[in-house]
Amino acid sequence: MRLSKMFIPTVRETPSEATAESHKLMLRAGYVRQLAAGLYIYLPLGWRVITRINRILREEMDAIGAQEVSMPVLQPAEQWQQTGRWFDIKEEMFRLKDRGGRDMCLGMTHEETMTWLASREIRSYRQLPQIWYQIQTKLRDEARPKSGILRTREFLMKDSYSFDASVEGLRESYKLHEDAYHRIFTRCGLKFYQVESDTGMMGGAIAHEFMAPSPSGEDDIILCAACGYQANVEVAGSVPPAASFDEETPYEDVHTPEKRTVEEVSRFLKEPPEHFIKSILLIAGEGPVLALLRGDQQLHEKKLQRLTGPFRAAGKPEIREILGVEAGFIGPMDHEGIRIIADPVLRTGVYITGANKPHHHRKGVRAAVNFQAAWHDIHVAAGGDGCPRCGAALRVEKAIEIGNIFQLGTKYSKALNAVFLNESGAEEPIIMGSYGIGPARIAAAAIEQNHDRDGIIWPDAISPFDVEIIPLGAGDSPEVESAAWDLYRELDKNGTEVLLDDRDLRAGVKLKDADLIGIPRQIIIGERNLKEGFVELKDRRTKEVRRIRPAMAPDALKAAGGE
RNA sequence: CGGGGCGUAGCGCAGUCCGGCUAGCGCACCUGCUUUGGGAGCAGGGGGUCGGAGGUUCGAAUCCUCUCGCCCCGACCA
Repeated sequence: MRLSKMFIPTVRETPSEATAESHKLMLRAGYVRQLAAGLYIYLPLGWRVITRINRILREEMDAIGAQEVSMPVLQPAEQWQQTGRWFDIKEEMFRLKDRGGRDMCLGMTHEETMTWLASREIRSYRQLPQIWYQIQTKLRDEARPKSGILRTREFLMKDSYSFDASVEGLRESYKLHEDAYHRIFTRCGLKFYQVESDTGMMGGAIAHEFMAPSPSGEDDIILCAACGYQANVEVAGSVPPAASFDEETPYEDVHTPEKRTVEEVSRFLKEPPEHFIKSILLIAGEGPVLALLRGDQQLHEKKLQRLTGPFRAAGKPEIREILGVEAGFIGPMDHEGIRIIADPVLRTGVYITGANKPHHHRKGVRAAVNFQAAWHDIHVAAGGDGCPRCGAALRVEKAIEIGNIFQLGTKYSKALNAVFLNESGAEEPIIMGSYGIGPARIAAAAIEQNHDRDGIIWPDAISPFDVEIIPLGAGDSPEVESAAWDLYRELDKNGTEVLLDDRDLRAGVKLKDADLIGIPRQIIIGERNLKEGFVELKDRRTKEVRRIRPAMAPDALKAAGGE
């Protein structure tokens, strides 16, 4: 491809709205343009990257026996109503009516449609298993689109769905995807982790996310180097660092005038936060719940929500009414008929907590002796905590979610009556899994993980081109120009994807642009070197330059992995 | 949805607090000459009515009201 014929609008200055590195570079290097919040146009270079990623997705999905289909983006409300998600999902779903007044929506994912198809067509266990996938546009009216291409309202997704006759079958389909995903992300040149994740409103029991570490990531993941435990903080367990206590502390009240927060009391009494019990009153659907945490820990709302259902913080008047205490001086002792959920770290130790009377805290408080509670992990895991499996110190990293896999079970098949007859002629619901990958996120994560001050450094497999030929001063030197074209034809003939910068521009501009665009290898043809029979092969990442004979270029590229 | 910030030429910005001549600067763009291995130099030139609407005023980019858009933090993220 000739650069002069290709639309690659590079810019020197970064548009001010971009903050994520990948976003800045994609704008500067002419890969994308923004149409509106969360809506992006892919320019020729950007689309080539997406196309290459999609090719890898197709190859690996086909390799596990998955079959590509294409589903409508515009969908009737009916199936969504049958699964209940029409009502569970709020503003995030784009809804509209057709001319006949029928409720429709734009697909944000395709469980409903895929399951509907299965319900119509699958009759017998003999037709199972099936894996169907598509690479299709999804639409979600995101509360806050952000970070360029990372969180958009319209995006491409590879989504596949498995249909099995048994739980064992589901596990196999899940494993196939797990392995395929590892191959896909490895081929795309990404550093990534597979972590345990929340099933969220997808339902089902087991789920994993594939996470590409990056400072622009929206998720925190918890990692144990010792045993390999890896989980999203959404679900990660941990053992907070042990604290030491004075076992002799008497059970008595201390005067703490106007000291309400753990921080205030901690400073006032000169006791570290881990010697305190934080008591938080919440109002759940079933009524008030008192949550207990160690003073240095944070309440993990999602973990608690799994126990109590949705809740909200109690207001000050409610606290007085329900507990008879002023906010800031709540303790877990002596409450009748209120559900108390405590983090297990509080099982041992001697604590300070609110005395249930104004301006007083109580010392010497022990679990089981002074209060009873149901024990559940309700704290946020943090770096430095102990691993829940092996006890070693945990690490936290920010990461971009590039893929996820869910064991759905029968949630959708039951709702949409997708059933089959088993070997003994009995009707059973199909057992499903669903599996997603965001191609744009792969591209963004690749840039986040592979760039330098000068621009993008594409991993070989997803670079828009394999090599860029940069003739310098071609306009004045027919030799340079014809050498460039000879090389171009030669490489092209081999199936190498070549970008030739045939623009009549100064050397500096071409070299800067080449670094920005980020094709992993450059062949620079200059007059002086050419007179001696050489061109330069430059590695974008290392900046290492080798003088080679033009005839050696195809082999040299192959050796460098640039095919 | 809560909090914050920003909309002035294609891009990046100054001017706004404290209204006052033809609204500036850099980059990009056009013309000419010179230059040509890391975003060239000189000279000349084109382009904006200040996000939009309404108001205050002799006078509004600047003050007031409303509104639209974009970004960031949080909530949310099926």
